[in-house]
Amino acid sequence: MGQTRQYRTILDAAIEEFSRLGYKATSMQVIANRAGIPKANVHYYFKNKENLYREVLNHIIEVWNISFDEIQNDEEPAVALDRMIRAKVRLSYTHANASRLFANEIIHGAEHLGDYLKQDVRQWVRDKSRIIQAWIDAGKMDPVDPVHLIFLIWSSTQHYADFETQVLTILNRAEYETEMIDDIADFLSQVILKGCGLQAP
Amino acid sequence: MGQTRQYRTILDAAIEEFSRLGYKATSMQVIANRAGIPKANVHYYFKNKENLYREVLNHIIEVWNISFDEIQNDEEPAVALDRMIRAKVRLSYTHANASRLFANEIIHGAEHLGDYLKQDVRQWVRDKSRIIQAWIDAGKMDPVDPVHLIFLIWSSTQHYADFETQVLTILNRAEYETEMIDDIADFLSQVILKGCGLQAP
DNA sequence: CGATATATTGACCGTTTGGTCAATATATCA
DNA sequence: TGATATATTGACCAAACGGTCAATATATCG
Repeated sequence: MGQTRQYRTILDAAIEEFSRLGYKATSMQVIANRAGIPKANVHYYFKNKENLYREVLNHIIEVWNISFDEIQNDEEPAVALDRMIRAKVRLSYTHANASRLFANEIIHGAEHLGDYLKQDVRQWVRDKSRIIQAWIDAGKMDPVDPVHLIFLIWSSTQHYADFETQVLTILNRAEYETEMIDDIADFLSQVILKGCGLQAP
Repeated sequence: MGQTRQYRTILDAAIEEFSRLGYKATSMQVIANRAGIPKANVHYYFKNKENLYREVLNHIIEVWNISFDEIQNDEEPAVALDRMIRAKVRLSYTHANASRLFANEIIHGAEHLGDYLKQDVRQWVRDKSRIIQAWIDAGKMDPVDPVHLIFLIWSSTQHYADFETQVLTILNRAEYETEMIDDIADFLSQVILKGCGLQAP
């Protein structure tokens, strides 16, 4: 019963719909419609809405974590941070739905994320903070708070996915183009690295 | 019938509730409950949900605009940007609800904001961009894209309001303290200004 | 083939949704 | 006071909600 074709069809439809309006405002009916099957058939694969949403979150977290182990201890900070920023900009572009779904979940208090924030994310931030602090202690970059630096990279990159509507409206564009994505990555890498006393690699 | 005491009670309750879950997931009943009146009484002051939400948005936009005309042409960029960043950090702290409500609205496609983005916000960004570009042309700061710089300031400051749950979880705090807010403002001002080739004022 | 397991489906249930309305309470003012 | 305007309220409606279930269709395999 686990990973059949239909199972994935429903999961994809659910990701699409949940990322639009969040958990509560999304109905099982519109998910079923998008999947092209009757609502009762959705309940054959996922016993209820809560369950489906949780599996959607787990699936996204897996994808997220794969694209996440970016910086290592023995690297030059400028190289590592530049790569981290560019990877995150690209992720916000290729997985904008997932980014918005997460944003939605966290804005609404992250009630469905359970221990993920408290355990996994907090540990990830601690690990990366330690690396950044080591760079600072070695005099390789300015003494900035590593946690706030991570928040800065997260927020500035995610912004282009989560607030896509606002960004495109202000830029007077219909949609993102790869050229713009490169410009964004260049800009953020340039300003943030220099802001930490680093030279672009 | 316009600006009575009850009218404000309902409006405040609506701001509180809409900022939690967004437009669609918020029911008239919970707004009425928070206001401490029967649901039918809400419809006496606001003819329907859409109308109430729009008035909430308008009210927030007014407050927003008041705290928004920050930078002028004849100022030093370091002074002006520093003040702009600090004002925005403070606004995200004192008006976190409004910030989240806006974030919600924009993530969901800004369907209720109508021409506000296309007219007011776009014009505001254009005005400020022109000022920043003038600073660049005068050799007072690095040649960075002014629009992306505005996005960077917006995203990094709003992050602490919109993603409050995540930030507090990772920092292992129960709530923000004024000391933390100052630290955040110091950090962002330091990194962003230096990233643009400016010295802290 | 027939039998058994797996999927699919329309009809249905109780609850909640946004919204209405007539009845009632309260304020206003001659 | 009494009459008129303004507020408040419980009861109610059709539609949409999450979820269930028996009936049916489709695979699977001896």
